Amino acid sequence: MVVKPKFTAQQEHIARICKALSHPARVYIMEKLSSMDGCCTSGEMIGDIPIARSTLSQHLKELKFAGLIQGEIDPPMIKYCVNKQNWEIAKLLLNGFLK
Amino acid sequence: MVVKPKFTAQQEHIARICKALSHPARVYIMEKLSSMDGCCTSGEMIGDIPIARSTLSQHLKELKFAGLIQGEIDPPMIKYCVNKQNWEIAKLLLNGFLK
DNA sequence: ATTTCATTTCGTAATTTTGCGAAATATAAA
DNA sequence: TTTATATTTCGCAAAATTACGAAATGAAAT
Repeated sequence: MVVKPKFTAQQEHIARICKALSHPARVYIMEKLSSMDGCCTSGEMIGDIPIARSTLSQHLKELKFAGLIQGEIDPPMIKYCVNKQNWEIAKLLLNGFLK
Repeated sequence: MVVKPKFTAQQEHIARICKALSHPARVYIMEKLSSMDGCCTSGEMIGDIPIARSTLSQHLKELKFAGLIQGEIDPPMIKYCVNKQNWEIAKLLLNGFLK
């Protein structure tokens, strides 16, 4: 009987990271947050890109879900920052893949 | 009147590359082809991964469409190879982004 | 208690992605 | 010419993505 190997955990992980970065809005968000070093609210982002607030919110949620960013509440705003630990891991993985 | 800037061409380009790499089968394909240096047929790939032949074919098509690979006919097989020129560009772009 | 503000969640629609098996294609071998 | 081989295309279905505006949330200011 022929066995079908699964994808490796690394292949899955790389794909997950790339998926998180597979929309220009999310590329923009990561660029913006990286450049800020500090953090940034969605209100500061919305003026830069051609999508509705609710759509931006969805993209932020996806990046948060992927672990690449995190949001801390600072009423009435939410400050988003890069999740440095996970972003480092992501960069290492991708750099390895691109090597 | 408030103008909504577009995404930059670079953001679009990075997103397109990431999208091409956003599925573990496609990550596997790029790894395999890179490691082969030479080329590789879909028949040599199908045994490594848990998807049907027709599905693999679709993933190959997407990577071809994204410009990351190319296929040359060598009947009755098709030899797929990395498109080195575009892959270099992709790597440069991603490396810049990950910097 | 009401209003204001920044943001998210909800409801919905259109489109894209992923997957499979069956059928089609194209070439080489018998 | 029939058969075998490698691969793709087709037809379809299920699920995910992207998008928007309207409504909801939660905290602060009035």
